[in-house]
Amino acid sequence: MPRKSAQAKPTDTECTILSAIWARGSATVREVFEDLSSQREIGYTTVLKFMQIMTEKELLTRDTSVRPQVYSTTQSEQQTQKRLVRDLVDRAFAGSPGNLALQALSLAKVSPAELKQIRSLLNQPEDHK
Amino acid sequence: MPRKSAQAKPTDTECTILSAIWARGSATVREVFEDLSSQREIGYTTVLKFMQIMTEKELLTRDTSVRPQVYSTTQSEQQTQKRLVRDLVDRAFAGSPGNLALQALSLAKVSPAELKQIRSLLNQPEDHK
DNA sequence: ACCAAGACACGAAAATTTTCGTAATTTTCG
DNA sequence: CGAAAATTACGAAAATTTTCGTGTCTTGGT
Repeated sequence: MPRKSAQAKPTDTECTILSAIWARGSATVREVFEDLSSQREIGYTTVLKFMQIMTEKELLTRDTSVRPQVYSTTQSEQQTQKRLVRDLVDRAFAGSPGNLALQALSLAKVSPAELKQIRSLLNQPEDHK
Repeated sequence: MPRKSAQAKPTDTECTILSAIWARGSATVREVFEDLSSQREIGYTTVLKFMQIMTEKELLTRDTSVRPQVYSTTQSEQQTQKRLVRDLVDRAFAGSPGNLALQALSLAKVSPAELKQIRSLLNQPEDHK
């Protein structure tokens, strides 16, 4: 059977939900709901439904042995972020990740710790993939 | 009348179209159609319709005095990219642009010229906005 | 001037994403 | 135990994005 060709990128709201779960490690519907609520108007069952659908899509898994159920992501934060970045680079940065990085860095407030990481990344001869 | 509160981010396909126009400076429907066609299956009138809608949304303007009509973007490439980056940072990078930059840089093939730009950006004490 | 080819306008359907009401189930606790 | 509160399942509508067919208009060539 044909596996999902290239794995679809999560939608906007799905990304927001993934973020909330990343920040907590794992989370209940209510916890995610409260996080999203603080950003914008949204109903509890809307969030619930999203998380159910995301579970079907295998973006999330849940532990049904506990109440309330606890959800976790199936893909690592980095993996997902990488996919999102690649998509954006291809779609709006003419395939140039450096240009995206540049835009991100000129966006202001990059913490000193991050700057350090970036510098060290730049200084190694690297050839990752 | 209420102006669009925060300006919606262009949709995925819209971004692809904007990219095609950026690369050319300005473009006709046929030119954009050919660019998109090389990436994926899509109909000519689909592209046309998109560009008409984008014109309504004021993402594009067109010169109707020439045939075929020539379309240009209303927002600069950088402006739009900045909005896209900001959105992604907020949505999936916990508000940390440095982290996004890091992911982009570890994505491989960043040209030497870009590296140079990035280094010089990092070395100035700056505080842009 | 005429006709074929290309360009454009328009409307609407298809597909996807987002929304939530309602009902059923489970848990809490008085 | 029983009732209220919280949680979950389900179905479907609303909103948005993507798709294109069809018909009209313009242009280039003979």
